[in-house]
Amino acid sequence: MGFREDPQGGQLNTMLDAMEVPSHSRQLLLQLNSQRTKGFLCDVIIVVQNALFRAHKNILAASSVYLKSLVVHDNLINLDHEMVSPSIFRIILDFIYTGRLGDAEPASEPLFGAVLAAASYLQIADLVSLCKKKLKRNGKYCHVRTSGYPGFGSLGRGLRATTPVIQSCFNSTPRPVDIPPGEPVNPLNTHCGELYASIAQGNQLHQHGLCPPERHCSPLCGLDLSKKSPNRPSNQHHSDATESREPPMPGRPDSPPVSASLLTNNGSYKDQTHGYPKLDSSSTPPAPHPEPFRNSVSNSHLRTDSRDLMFDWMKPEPLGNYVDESDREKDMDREEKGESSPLSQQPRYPSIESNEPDDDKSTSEETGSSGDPSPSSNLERYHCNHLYDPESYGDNLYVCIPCGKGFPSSEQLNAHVEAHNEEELYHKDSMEPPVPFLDKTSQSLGDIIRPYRCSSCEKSYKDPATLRQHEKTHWLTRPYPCSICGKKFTQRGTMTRHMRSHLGLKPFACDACGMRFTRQYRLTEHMRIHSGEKPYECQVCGGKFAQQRNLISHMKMHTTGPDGKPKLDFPDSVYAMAKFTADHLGLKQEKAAEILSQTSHFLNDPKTIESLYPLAKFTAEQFGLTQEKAAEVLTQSQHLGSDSRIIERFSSP
DNA sequence: CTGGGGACGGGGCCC
DNA sequence: TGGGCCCCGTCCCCA
Repeated sequence: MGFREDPQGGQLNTMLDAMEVPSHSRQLLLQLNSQRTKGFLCDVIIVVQNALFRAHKNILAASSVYLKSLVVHDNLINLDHEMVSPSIFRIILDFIYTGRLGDAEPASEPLFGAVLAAASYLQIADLVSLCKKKLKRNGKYCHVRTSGYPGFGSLGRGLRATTPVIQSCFNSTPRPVDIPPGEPVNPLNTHCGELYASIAQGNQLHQHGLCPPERHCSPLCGLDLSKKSPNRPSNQHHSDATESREPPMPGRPDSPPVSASLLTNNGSYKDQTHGYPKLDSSSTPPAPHPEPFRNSVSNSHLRTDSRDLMFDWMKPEPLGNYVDESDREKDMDREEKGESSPLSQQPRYPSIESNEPDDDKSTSEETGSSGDPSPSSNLERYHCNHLYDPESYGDNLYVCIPCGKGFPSSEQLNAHVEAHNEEELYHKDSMEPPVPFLDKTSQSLGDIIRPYRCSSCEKSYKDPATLRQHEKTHWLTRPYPCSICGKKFTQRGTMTRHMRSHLGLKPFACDACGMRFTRQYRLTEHMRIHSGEKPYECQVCGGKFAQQRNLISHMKMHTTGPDGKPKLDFPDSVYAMAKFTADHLGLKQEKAAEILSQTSHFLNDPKTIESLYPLAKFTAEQFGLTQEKAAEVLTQSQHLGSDSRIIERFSSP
């Protein structure tokens, strides 16, 4: 491996030679490789054509000068697939993490040539030397050029990569052509180090069937970041294996030409996510609602594995390096099933103090010095015993402020903080379970409809789960960090959506122009361009817009003068009502005014209840409220006063 | 050059 | 957990 560039390499080599535990480096490498295969602490994604590999920046940087230069600046790096194919890179990655080139058979020369060329490209000197040695041993070595080997870009016969081929786990998936029929592909070995995805840059090429439909694999590998484009008929599958290339997508002039492909790059993402092999359209007719995982009965055991792996990657893991990975995985599996586990009885974090309270409650209770198992007392102990003192933490420089616990990495701190926040919330809940707001003296209809009030702000919610979700927005540390860039989110869904943008996954495709979107809502919005529909009309000037947000920005023109101060284009009555509506619904007054301005023509005759019916109906539609709620808003506005008859009238459609 | 509109990306957050 | 909507911001085009 490429440690030789280290300026202190000589000194380091001396230290390594004098290693007191000879197996240390081997154990370290085994651990790292194990972590890689599980995606654990991986901090970089390498995109090779349409395959994604996860790895550790440090390892790549230590092994390859070229990769080092890439990973310094990015968490997501692209490799030129003309220089290194996914299958070759898989071999190289295996080499980096194992120091082995696999079990070669006599007929491996083309493969070694391809690996040699790619290793040269990636500047992995040791691997270059190893390939040359193997080629020379077989008398085949001559100066290899990148295009000189027929086997280049393919996994050659006779070499078994320890990084398995992910699509092999599905019986229905076409076998990669670069794996000879006789070559066993161990599906159980499938791991999370390799993903396949649609890459935004347009290089989602599917060459020789190497890459399976995304839906096949991305769920296996941690996050199901794919979505189905719901409004694209499934009969548009590009099932013809010989289908010729498609033109670049509009707006993507840089899309590379499509090589011979089993799948097309411009097929709706849904096409690739349905989980149907595209080898023979006649034998595998598309189903109306295909569910690739559920309908693959023969692979049920694999699905279980894949879910484990998904969890393994998703969950910010507390790190206990001394815990065997496989045991830990089983442990997490048990946790998923709600079972107690042997491991959960052990401290998961390396303690920095002998009396370190552990996150694990049972352990805390067993070891707690106070003898008081109550969560609150544990928290107090945290505060009492762990005042921040950097020197006392040694290498654990990442310190959780609330409890003072130190961790050696930000990832471990993040994992801890999430548990911490959950724990505190739990404790808070246990002391103050969210109870509906039931103060009869000042109870309004709003309190009845939204009885769960946030203790930190004035917002209220219909159910405790939503309140709980909202309360996370008040936490100092957001509990869901992006594993690629580290950005933190208050909701897991937001984080996974964010991840899609990293990976360029745009599952929602426009039938008309091929444009792709990360969200269904965007596609719906976009489709109005093609339909010409402009449902958002400015009640001030009559301008129409296809997108609501553009109407909003347009309204700013009406509401804001050149000096930036508010401009009164609305009737005063609308403003008064808008203020109430904004206060009541948590909207900005401007937004409320904008919507109410569209209802203002209903205000001509506010004296009769019947005339208010369409107003309430409209308001309900606009705000997504029930008509009762809309009526409540209207009746409480300054203009109308409270009138129970109105609420009564609107309580039934 | 500037303002306005069209289109879109990303994050927040409620349901 | 995902959908849907809101908000902010950006880029591009055009008058």
